[in-house]
Amino acid sequence: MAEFVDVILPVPLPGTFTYALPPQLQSAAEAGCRIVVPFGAKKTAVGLIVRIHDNQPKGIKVKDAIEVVDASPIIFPHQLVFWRWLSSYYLCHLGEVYKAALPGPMKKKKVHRGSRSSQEEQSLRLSAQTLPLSQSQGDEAILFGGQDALDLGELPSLSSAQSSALASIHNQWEKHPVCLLHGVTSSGKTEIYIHLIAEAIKSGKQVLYLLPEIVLTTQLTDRLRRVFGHRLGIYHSKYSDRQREDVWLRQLSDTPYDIIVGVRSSIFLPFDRLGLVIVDEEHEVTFKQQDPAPRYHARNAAIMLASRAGARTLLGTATPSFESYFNARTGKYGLVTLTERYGQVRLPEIEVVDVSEMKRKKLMKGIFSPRLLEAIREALQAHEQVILFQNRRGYAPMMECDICGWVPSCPHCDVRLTYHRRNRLVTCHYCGFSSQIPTECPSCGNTHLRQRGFGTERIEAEIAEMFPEASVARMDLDTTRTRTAYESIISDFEHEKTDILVGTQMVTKGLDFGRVSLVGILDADTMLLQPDFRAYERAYQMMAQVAGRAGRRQSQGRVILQTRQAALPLIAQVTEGNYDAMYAEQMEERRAFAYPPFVRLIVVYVKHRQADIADHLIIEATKALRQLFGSRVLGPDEPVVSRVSGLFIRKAIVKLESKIPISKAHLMLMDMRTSLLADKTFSSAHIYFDVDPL
DNA sequence: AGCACGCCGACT
DNA sequence: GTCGGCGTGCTC
Repeated sequence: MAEFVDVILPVPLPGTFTYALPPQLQSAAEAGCRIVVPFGAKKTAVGLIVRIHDNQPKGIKVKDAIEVVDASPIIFPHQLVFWRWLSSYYLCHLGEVYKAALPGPMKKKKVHRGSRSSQEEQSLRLSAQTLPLSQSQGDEAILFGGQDALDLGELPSLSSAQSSALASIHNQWEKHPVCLLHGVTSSGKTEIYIHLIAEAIKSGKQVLYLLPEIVLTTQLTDRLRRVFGHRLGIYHSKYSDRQREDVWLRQLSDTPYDIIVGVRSSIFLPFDRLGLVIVDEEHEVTFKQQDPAPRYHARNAAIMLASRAGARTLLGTATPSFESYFNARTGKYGLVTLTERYGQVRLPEIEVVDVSEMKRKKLMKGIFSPRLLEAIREALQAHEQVILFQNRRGYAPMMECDICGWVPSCPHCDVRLTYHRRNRLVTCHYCGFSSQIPTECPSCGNTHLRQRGFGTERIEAEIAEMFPEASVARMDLDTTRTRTAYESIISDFEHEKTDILVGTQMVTKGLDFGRVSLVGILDADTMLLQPDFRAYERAYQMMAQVAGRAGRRQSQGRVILQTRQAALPLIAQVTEGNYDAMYAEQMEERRAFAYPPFVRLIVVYVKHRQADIADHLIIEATKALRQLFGSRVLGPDEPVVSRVSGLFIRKAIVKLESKIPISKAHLMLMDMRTSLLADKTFSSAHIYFDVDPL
């Protein structure tokens, strides 16, 4: 009967692939098991069986499958339904979801798992049970006996504000499966999460605790381990493939982890009794996968995952995304607010320094105002720590010829090269191209090239020079390539080996340090000048988050905010910590110009090696879109960076009213792509979609 | 996306 | 004479 299998393969092609099942594989093949199949001229691939049937496919010559890899399925049936939803919502192929979902090694052929003898099956099952002890300290569990039958550590005690927030969350969950916890920085959201996790575990449920990569630190996991011990699994993108595979297999064993703390991709892990999803720092843009498809939003996908499992979701943040806040305010989500900092610590005092005035008076020392330098000096004298935030890595964002104005730019991308002093290179932050610093201007021969602007590397160097007695460290993409480098920067700062920490956005995320009395925001303007309808929302988030690092635990902290636009309402909203005012003002603009959350956006991207073909294609694509969506289409347009890695990029935007059924629109878009790519002129072009872009 | 096939330039 | 450039087309 069962002669054929439909298989998902890790390729960006529509649909599944059908193979014939040779008789010796028929008993072993099961939906959810991996299977080795021939693919292309002489390659084999590891695919995933999604269906077993006896319908002879017509018009295709079917090949024989080679080998069934697993003794039992490696994903639950409901996950496949989730994959299908994800691929249709985010307009990508199932194979791309498969690629994103499984840890690397699970997509490679493994001969030793191939044999299907009963002995093998036994050892496979055994190893799935014992493996993960390497990750959780196995003996730790013994320490936590007594508090009832569950071996949980002691739960943190809650302040009355936290207790009432906890009660409100339960209350909101009666009516809404999703609840937003809007709690100011340092209000103690983590303690509330711990109580909710413990409750879920006590009722026999599993918990998925999602965090952006840079917030998932040992600081947090140590704290959770003290309570949840061996029940806690960690799924981090900087862990090895092998460790992630171990977590996956453990979830399939008889003793899966009850809580997974993980990054974006942990939404793909197998859960069979999910009861609670927590998305901490829900506003974080890193929850949206940008480049390879699937371009999914892990927060939104997790909400879908939870709702299919009948689980509750809690979104936590000090600065909600407009999407979530809008949903909470309009009654789609529950809303719980925490306005009080834990231990009654006061919110930091934010002082605005008008940089244009200082410039006029010639008082600026490079990027530093006298006020900021004085505050740093005071903090150092009091043996307190300082965080300096500048959202640009490298030494100088550009170099320039003093005489003719020539600027080094990337040969492959439409951007200027950033000067990195440490390795004496100019580097492209888009494609990674780098080259030696030109000793003279190739255009006029001038030997003096000026460094313009300030990146974190330059700030670190200048601060170290001005405060030779202080120890200065830097945290950005360049200094945190490995997990150990990242963790040692944090631990040095935590143990006060570092006095001043200079960094990009990375320093704005949930770090909890006790002795930071001063935060400097060196240049608010670069954030405000972004040509993006979300620029102010983001600028507010970043500034509020980094400001929140000041004055935790002990005392009121201080923030110095340097800007040329001191009179801008947004600056006052930041200094007052008035999120609602910022939201109200920005929402008026969103409504007036029809931007999210009032509409949904889908960006249609086109890429080609030749500019003229990219232009031609986007014009054709926009025409086709107008036929489908009429005046809801904006474009054609060039993105801010219109060439990356040698490919020219063009785009068009579709704005859909929230009430339009999105699945129908999605089918129309996929068809449009197929028919455009069928045209020979465009066959080597790429067309792809970004649904709900950030 | 890979990867093979296939048809035109600078090397032994 | 051949190595290899990447344009084109296919993957059950």
